[in-house]
Amino acid sequence: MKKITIDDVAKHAGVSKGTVSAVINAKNSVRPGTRDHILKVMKELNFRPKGVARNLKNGQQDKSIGVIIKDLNYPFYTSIASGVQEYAEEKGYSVIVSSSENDHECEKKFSHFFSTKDIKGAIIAPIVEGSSEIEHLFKLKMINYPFVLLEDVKGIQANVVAIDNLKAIKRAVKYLIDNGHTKIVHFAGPPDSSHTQERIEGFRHAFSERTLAFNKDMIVSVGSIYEDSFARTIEYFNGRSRENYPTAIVCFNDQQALAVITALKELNIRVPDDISIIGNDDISYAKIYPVPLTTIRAPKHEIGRKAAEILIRNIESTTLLPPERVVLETEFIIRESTKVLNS
Amino acid sequence: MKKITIDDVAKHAGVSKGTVSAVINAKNSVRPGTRDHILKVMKELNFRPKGVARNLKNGQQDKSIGVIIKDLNYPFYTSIASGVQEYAEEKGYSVIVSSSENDHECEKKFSHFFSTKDIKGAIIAPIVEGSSEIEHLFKLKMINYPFVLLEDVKGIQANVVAIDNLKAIKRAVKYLIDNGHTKIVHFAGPPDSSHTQERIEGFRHAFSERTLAFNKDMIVSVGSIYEDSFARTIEYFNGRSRENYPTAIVCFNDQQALAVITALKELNIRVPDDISIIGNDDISYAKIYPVPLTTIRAPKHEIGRKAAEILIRNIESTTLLPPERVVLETEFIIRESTKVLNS
DNA sequence: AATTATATTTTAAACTTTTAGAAAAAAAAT
DNA sequence: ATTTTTTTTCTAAAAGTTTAAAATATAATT
Repeated sequence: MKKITIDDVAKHAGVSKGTVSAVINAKNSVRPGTRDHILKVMKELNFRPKGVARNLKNGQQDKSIGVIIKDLNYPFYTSIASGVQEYAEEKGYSVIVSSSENDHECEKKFSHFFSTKDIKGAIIAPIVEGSSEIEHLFKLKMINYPFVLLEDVKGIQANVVAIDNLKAIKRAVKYLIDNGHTKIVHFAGPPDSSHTQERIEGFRHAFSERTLAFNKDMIVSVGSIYEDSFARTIEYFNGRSRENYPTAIVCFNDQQALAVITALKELNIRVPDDISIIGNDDISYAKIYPVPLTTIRAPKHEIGRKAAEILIRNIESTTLLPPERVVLETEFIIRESTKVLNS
Repeated sequence: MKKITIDDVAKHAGVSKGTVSAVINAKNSVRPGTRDHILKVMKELNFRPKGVARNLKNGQQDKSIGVIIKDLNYPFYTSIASGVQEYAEEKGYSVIVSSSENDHECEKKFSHFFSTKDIKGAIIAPIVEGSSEIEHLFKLKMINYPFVLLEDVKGIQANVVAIDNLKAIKRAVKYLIDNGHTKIVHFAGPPDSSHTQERIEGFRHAFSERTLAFNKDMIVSVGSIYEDSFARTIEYFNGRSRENYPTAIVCFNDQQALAVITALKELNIRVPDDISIIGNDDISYAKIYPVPLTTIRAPKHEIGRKAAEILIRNIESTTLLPPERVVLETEFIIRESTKVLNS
């Protein structure tokens, strides 16, 4: 059951391994007869040359970077990946993408994988929930492996490209307040994500800047998974009388917002007539939601490009560069899921 | 400008490279003092151990497969990739995804990349347009590199997991015919894709089975890119008088269908009242389209799982397996973008 | 304090799989 | 028979890891 190497093929074919190598690399220095014979033996033994070893000698002709996102099916992440690919390709790098599916082990596995497979650097959307699982990032730092995070990770000094969540949410909530909403709640994201924290903070700040009372019942922990969000929404509204309904919900992201809207429809609550909804991210489908979504646009493409730029700068530098931290601006997009209350 | 190796670090730190190796691998066999010193030297020289070489000795502890899709932002492909990941993980494989962005060079690059980086096998959604660019697939075959195609490629004997496009479209068109539509057109996909061909064939067959005349004006070459589809739709309708409008359009895929619907809205043509639209794929957003889309559901997850299954079987086999060809069934989903004509 | 036994660190050399290029051998051409 | 060309073989190199042996440190005993 041991692995077939080029030596085995050479022995079976009765030639030297150099000749086999020449066949593999389609050199024309080998006589057709010998060639065919070796090819046949290769098939018989099902020999697969080990790419790793091939590359050892060849050196690093192909440059590539990796992206670890959390969800392959959430357009927010794939848009970022596209931005990365766009910039990387300009600089002659290929891009490979992996999804951690929100699993710590998985993220760890991929970061090891990248650093070990001659992938020159990585852009990582780190899972921050459950926190403190960051030895693998330390490991990357130790071996000076270049990487960029898409979210702050407590305890790690690293390159980060982020967005100003606090400011973004503050803007959205103030919009609601200024248009007559008072009973506003925030459906928060995954508990330990810095995004979640920052958005809650922004929500708070909006109230404080408008000198309105904030209380912590306004924050509902919902998460970002579609099914969970749907279930939590049903629960939330079944648990209170109509007069205690909020007039507006600020959602953690567009995916959650869609779940909320769908749940609300189930409950016969109209959007935006009964309740206004604000999303977050502005994924490309947000504008075609059952009711086009008012949302906060994250510059996804830009995030990707910027992260790629920093990463490649680090890859190509011969000296160790100090960590950079870039914060990008968001844009508030008003569509039809919010209603102005003339109170 | 030469690459820093472990030898350089060893020399600078005044230790043997075995010790440096121990530090890199976080072995606890090295005294803290020495460790810190070596770490410092590593930082100073910005030394990055070459993963390729690290893995040479270790062998293949981490198993992984690659997926090459055509578009990172089209949910059809990411759903397939998710299916792959699901199955692969059950079998202990990691998955990395790359997008060729419909570029032949890119596809080639990635297939070389995978075969060369100890990625055990690949699942490829081949670009068939412009055809005949298939030497890279031949190359893979030559070195017995395991791979599965998601579409037939003329001239290549390989594992394929596909769907029965002909049957699927036939079913949809017959549905339209049986519900009173006669002026039906098909907005076809990229010219040289086998999907496009098969779907056109299916369209034809439906007419023939219902003994209705088919003529080639019923096939409009539109492609699958959103912007193109939008523009071609506007063009198409501006180029003819109202009485020559079709009553139904069968689209190449859901993305195209969305572009068509959006263009139609622009032109003040109502869906489904003036024109019925049928999509293809049933991407997860299809049901929340401005008008929920009647479409043909491709078993995306299943495609991914099946492809992964075949791939891993091939990877783990010590003998060369004969190519498999699997055709999966589709499902016709009637939503609100089609109207029954009582003629 | 010296000696011995034991445990911990460090080193040097062997090893991993393939490729590149030089040298040798064989075949073909003059 | 000699030269040229083609084919094959041989050896070094790539950049780390591993391992057995050597060196050093620590502990125990006298």
